Amino acid sequence: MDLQLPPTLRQLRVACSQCNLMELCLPVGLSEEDVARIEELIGTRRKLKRHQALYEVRSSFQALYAIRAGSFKTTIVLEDGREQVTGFQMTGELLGLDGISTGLHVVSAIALEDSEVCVIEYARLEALAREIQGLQAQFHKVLSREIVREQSVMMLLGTMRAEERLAVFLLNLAQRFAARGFSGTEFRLRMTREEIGSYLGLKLETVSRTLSHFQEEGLIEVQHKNIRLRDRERLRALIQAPLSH
Amino acid sequence: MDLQLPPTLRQLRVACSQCNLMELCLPVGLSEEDVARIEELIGTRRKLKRHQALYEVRSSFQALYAIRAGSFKTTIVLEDGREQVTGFQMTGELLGLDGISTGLHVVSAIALEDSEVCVIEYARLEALAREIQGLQAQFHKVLSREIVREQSVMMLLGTMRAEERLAVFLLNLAQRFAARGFSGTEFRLRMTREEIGSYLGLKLETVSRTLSHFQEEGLIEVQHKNIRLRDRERLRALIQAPLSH
DNA sequence: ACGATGAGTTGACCGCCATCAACGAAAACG
DNA sequence: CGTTTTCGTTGATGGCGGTCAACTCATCGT
Repeated sequence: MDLQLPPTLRQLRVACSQCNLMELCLPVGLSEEDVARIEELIGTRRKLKRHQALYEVRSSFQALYAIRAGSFKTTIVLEDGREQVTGFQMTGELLGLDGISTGLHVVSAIALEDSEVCVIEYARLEALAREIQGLQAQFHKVLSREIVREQSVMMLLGTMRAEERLAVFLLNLAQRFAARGFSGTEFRLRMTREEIGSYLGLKLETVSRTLSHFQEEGLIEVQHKNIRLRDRERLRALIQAPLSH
Repeated sequence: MDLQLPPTLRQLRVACSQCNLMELCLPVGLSEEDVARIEELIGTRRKLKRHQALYEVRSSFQALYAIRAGSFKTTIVLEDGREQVTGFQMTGELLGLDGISTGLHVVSAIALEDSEVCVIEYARLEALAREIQGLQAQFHKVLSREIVREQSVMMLLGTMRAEERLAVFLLNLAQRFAARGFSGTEFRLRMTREEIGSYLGLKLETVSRTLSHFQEEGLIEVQHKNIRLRDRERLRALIQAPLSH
């Protein structure tokens, strides 16, 4: 998500009615007229309760979903039952991009808390993107950004140690909370240790131990799902030079 | 890449001049007229020698590249120098999608052998995609497919053991060679053990050992960079039930 | 052709994280 | 409100793959 929003963009966000559709509705260079047209895109809204699936693997792809409130995880499963969390999404982020490729979803999207999404019918989006250049450009950027995000996760999973993975994870969450106007220092984890571990390629015990370790080192405070970052700089430094103990 | 090409598509491929632009030039439902227009897209061609960079990290993004001949790796680097291979690309696949997001490339693309690419100026592609619905749809699918591919790599890195990772890697390569009309049973690795290891989150020694292990088990034959698959089924089975030894 | 250099193999040892297990605490349920 | 279940923490132990090292074998350049 873009952090530094020029003033003009803030206006656009307001113009885009009540919807926090940051990623799709905030392209630079859209006229007010275009913004109005984009509102046509938003079809129904959908509310989900905690643990409810927005869509399941193998279900047919019809729409993208912009998260209006709440948060989600996406998970992929192997035939033998092994499951992996491939991402955590929060307000303003898009879900469903995985389905464009084949017309079937390859991941499931599960609400981590009671949430609400805007349904964006994909056929309409494609049609409108053909007419509004700025929308097309922005949509491509969103797709590419997801590719880039996943590449950095590959890097994390391929080369980093447990401590580094957790540090990256916490700093990333903090940044995203801050970008949404929440505290980037104190926040509540929406997911369990097991889900964090699954995302980071670690076991839940390792996640728990590493968080405790961070606390002992004075880097963070942990109280169940509540996290407080106490020393961002050392946390950041840790990514390049793991703690020697 | 799509394997089952309906007859009409074979014609299109021929129509798309000499170019093997499978992913972009083979959308279903393009009229002959549209195909002709797509040819406008192809600007210059570029030849690269082994080890030469098609583009580097942080270089400005201007174009996508369709591989006409040869193969590439894409790599990402951390500040501390750690490097990871994020993908191997071969004939007919697209390079450069990572740059759309920010206008700067976040990976480097390096030729694994002497290679040739078609340069597709991105601005032109976007313009043409606005006019030709089939091209737009196909382009979105290519982007989404890359997202899906990376998700399966995340799964591999997050949950699989060394043996399983290698098995997945070999079977995937075999499938892609086969899809290009080459043997899916006997092929030559274009990359080193170190590059394979980097991609799979393993050290080169582990790659080497595991390949030797496969050979002892009669699953494959290895002679330096030449691989021969001897028992695909057991190789595939191994992914769900690692060898007990 | 021939050294020089990079690539690959194999062995010995070790460390990080998984595994197994027990306990404690919070939250969800009726 | 109390009970059950899920979630989280911590300890003990072990194994997979990393690390260090030595050696062999291609490949490439001059």
